[in-house]
Amino acid sequence: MADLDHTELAASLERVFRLLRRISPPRDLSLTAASALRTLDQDGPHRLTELAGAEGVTQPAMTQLVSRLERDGLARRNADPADGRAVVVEITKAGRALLRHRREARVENLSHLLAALSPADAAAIAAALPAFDRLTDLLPQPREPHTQEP
Amino acid sequence: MADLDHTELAASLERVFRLLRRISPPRDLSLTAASALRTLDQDGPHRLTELAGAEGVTQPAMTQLVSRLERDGLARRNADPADGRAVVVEITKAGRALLRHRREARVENLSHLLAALSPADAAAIAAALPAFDRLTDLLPQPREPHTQEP
DNA sequence: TATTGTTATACTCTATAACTATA
DNA sequence: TATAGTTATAGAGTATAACAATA
Repeated sequence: MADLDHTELAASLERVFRLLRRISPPRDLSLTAASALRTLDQDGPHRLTELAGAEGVTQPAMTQLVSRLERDGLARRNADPADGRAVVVEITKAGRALLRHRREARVENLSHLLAALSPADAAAIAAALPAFDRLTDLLPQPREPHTQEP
Repeated sequence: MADLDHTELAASLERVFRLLRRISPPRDLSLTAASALRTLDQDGPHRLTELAGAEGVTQPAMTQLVSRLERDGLARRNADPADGRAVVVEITKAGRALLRHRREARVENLSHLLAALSPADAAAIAAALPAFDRLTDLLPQPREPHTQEP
């Protein structure tokens, strides 16, 4: 069995990152917007503060992001009956539809690449996916927000 | 041998992407800035237009990015003796040092996670890395620039 | 007094359009 | 006329600081 060189893995992940940028260019939705929308889709409505924490951005940044999502009809702010200060953010039907379209486009783009990959390589990747998922599950729950990006 | 479900792979890559965002938060350098700097580090000096194409951004965007890199002492513009219109961009020592520090920090962050991963999972990931690299090599050379991000 | 969210301000990063200088 | 690069302008996305409203 091959040994796992951390430096090699880090470099490889970086290349995977560029791969992802290519097969999923942020035409319609920024990465953070898409990620927040996915959180709302999979885990249901969230408070604005929770959402900011989950995505690793500040509260003001999330206020603005949610405002843009709301303006575009992808999410909705609701009052929290239990707490007059709070806001509960919810994904809309249009938001779900957009996520679905993005997923399909990504798979479509990937398929072209995969068709050119050797069966052995495809098998190696398939075998590693569960391990990758467990790796990401090891992530500590989000913490301090980033500084800038892209 | 496991079969490779494209939808599953796309979803998994997306999770890897979040993993990367976590282990490599863009504190000092944006993703595009880091990527451009890496290109200059690995492949040597480039014309501004080449760099824009390689990173998938427009020429004006690269003009500004290079200006910021230059302002921060990470890259340098040189005149092209062979073409009076052209500019050749080069990484500086400080630029290389910054890349090195980022790499080390990323490996450091990854190591903590990997220590908690089972040997079997680590082996599966190690076995898949070459396949991932071949997958990214299949990417067509960059084309139309993205629209926005973060 | 502490928490939730918003507003104000500033900077990065990106795009398109219009421009300058050289080939 | 075409190419390389810059400048002008606009908008997304982010941060910190200051604020309002509710708990």
